[in-house]
Amino acid sequence: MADIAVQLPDGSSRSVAPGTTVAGLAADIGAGLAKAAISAVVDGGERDLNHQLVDGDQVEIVTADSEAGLHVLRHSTAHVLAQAVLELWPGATFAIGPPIENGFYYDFSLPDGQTFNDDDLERIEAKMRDIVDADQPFVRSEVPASEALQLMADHPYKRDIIERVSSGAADSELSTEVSGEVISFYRNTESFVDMCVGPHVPSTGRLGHFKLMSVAGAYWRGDEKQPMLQRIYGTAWATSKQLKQHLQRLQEAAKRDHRKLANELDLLSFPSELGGGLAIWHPKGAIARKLMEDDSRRRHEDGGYSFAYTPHLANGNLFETSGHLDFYADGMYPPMEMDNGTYYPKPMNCPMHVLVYRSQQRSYRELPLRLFELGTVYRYERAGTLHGLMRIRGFTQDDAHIFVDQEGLADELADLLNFVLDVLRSYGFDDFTAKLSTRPAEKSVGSDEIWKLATDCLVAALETAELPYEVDEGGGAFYGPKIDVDVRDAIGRSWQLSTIQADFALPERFDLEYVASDGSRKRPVMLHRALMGSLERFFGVLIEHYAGNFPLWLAPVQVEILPVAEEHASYGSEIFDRLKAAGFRCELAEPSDPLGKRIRRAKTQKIPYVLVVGSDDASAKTVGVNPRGGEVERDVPVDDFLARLEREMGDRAVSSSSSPTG
RNA sequence: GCCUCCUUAGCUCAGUCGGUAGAGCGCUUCCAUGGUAAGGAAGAGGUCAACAGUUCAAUUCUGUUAGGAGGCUCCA
Repeated sequence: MADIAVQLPDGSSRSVAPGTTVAGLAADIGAGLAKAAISAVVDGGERDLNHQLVDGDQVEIVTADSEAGLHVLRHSTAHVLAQAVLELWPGATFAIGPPIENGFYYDFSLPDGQTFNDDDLERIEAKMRDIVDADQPFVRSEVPASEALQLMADHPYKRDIIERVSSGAADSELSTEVSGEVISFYRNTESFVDMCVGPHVPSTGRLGHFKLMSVAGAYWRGDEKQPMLQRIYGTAWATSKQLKQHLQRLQEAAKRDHRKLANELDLLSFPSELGGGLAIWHPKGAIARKLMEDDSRRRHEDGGYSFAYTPHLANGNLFETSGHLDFYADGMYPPMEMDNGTYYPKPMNCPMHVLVYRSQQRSYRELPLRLFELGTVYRYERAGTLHGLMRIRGFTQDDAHIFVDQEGLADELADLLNFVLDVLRSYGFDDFTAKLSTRPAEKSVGSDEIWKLATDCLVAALETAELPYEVDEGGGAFYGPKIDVDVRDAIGRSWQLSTIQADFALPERFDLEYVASDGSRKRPVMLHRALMGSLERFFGVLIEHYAGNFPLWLAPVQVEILPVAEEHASYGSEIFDRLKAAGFRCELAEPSDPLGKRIRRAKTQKIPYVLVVGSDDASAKTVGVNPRGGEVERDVPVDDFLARLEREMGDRAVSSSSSPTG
C-alpha cells in the first residue's frame, strides 16, 4: 500500500505509512517531539495522539509548552480528579470539569448532601497521585446519544447535558464536554468513564504537576435557581517548575494584597462595628487620599471642568425621574421615610448634576459644560460580593458629567480619552486596553442617528489615541455606547478602571435643553465618566500595583530622619525643619531606640528615604541617605538631597507651591 | 443570597483529645548612646467574635447571629 502524505504547519509535506497515528508521525519527525507531544490539531479539529491519519491531513502536533497543550493537560487532570472523587465517594455524581486559566475545576454532587472540606482535598489529591502512578490509558469511544444516556444512567447532570446537546440547545460552556451527533467517551478503567469531546493525554502517567486549590459552591449551569454543586479547583502545569512558579506568583500577589498592606502600613481599616463594605481611613491613608484628591481637582481645573457639590441623600422623586428606582432599586440602600417624602442615599451623582445643568437656561455657547465632583455614593452590594476596597458599599467617585451638543461630541470624546490616559499614566500605568460596548439588540433609547454618531466618535477617539480595543457588540447599556479602559499593573494583572459612557436617556427624562445658535431648543448629549472609578478601589489597585511602595509624591511619610545618638538630635530637627519648610512630609525618630531598630521600622513602613545623621553630618552639613530599594550614600550635602527630592516630585511638586495669579 | 473555610492580646499566630490560655512584634517603665534591617530587663494588656444549647464544667462540642477569606451568582 502506498504511503500517505500529510501537511505540516511549516507548509512541508511528509510521507508516512498508512494507518500512522499522530504519535507515530511525531516519532517519525523526532524523538524529542514524540516525547513532548500531547495531542494534535488535524484539519482544524483537536485529536488524540492515537488518532489515525489519512492522506492529505493537515497536522499540527500540540505540545505541553503551548496554550493548547496545557489545556489538554488540565482537562485530563480534571478527569483524574473526577475519577478520584467517584472512587472515594460511592454514589457521588459529576457534572462538568473544564480547563480554565492556570488549571481546571470539576463540579460534583455528593450523596446525602455531603460536602467537601479542606481535609478532603488532601485525600483526593493522594488518590489522584495513585491514578497518575497507575498510568491508566485514556481510551476513546463514540456512541449514539441513546447509548450515552444508558452509560450515564446514574449521573443526572451528564444526562441533562446529553439531552441538551442532542436537542441542539447546548451553549458554548459545554464545548469541552460534548458536541455533535455522536457522544464521545474516555474510559480510564473498567469502572471509570467520562463523557468528553477530548482530546486527552494518552495516559494518566503524562500528568502529575498539579495541586488542588480550593473547594467552592457553584450553581448547576451557573443559575441561582438550580441546585448548588460542590466545585473543586485545581492548578496544573506541564512541569514541576511551572507549577512552582505559579504557586510563587500566587504568593507574590498575596504579599501585595491591599487589605494586608493597608493594615501593615496603617492606611485604613474595615471595622466590623461600621458594617460590611465600609472603610475608615487612618491618617496615613488619609494623606495619600487627600493628595490624590488634590491632584484630581487640579487636573480637572486645568482641564476646563466646573465643580459641583451635591448631597448624599435625595428625595425618591429624583430617582423616579432618573429611572434609577426602576432599573437600579436592588443596588440602592433602603428608603427613609421623613417629612412628606421618601429619601434614599444616592447610588449615583448623575441626577444631581443634571439638576445643576437644569438650574438655568443653557446656551450652546456654554457647551460643553463639564461638571466635576468627588461624589460619595452608597450602593447595596450583596454581602458575599464585598472585597476589601475593590468592592465596597460606600465610595467616592471622581465623577464628571459633560453636556455637549452633537457638533462638539467628536472633539470632546477625543480630548476626554486623552485626559483619561494622562491621569492613568501619571500613576505609572502604561499598558492599556479598551473595550467598546455598542448598542444592545433588545431595547435601547435614542435614535439610530445618535447611536451611530456617538459610536463613531468613540471609535475615532480610540483610534486617535492609538489605543488597542475590542468591540463588545451589543454589550452597551440601553441608554448609550461606552468605552471601558483596562490597565495592566506591575505584575501583569488587568483592572478595569475608567469608563466613558454616553447617555441618551437622562437628557430625555429630565427634558434637558439648550438654545442653539439659530434660537431653537435642542437636547444635549450627556457623557458620564470616571477616571479612577472609585477613589477607594483605585487606591486598592495602587497599593497592589506599587506593592505598598508609593512613589515619593504619594508616600504618606516621604523622609524618615534618624539622628545617630542623643547628641545629634538638634541637627536632626534642623534637617526636619528644612525639609518641612520645603513642603516634604517627614518624621523624626527620637534616638531612644537603637539605630538598627529605627532603620528597620522605617524600612518596613516602606518610607522612600531614610536619613541617618551623625557627627560627620552635623559638622559638614550633610546627610546619610538610605533610599528605598537602593544603596546607602554617605556625606550627601543637604542641598543636593533637597534638589533630588524636588526632581523626583516631577510635576506633582506644583501642588505644594503657590501658582502665580493674575 | 448560596457553598467551603476562618474569627484566641493593638498586630501576626500557637494551644487546650471539655477543667477559663501562650509566643513574637507593638505599648509602658528602667538600663543600654548605638553610622545603616530586631540591644537587655521588667510590666500592663484576653468575657478565647456574640448569643443560646448539651455538660458537674464550654474558648474547645452543637446551633443561631455577626464579621472575614476563597468561590458561585450579581454588578441598570
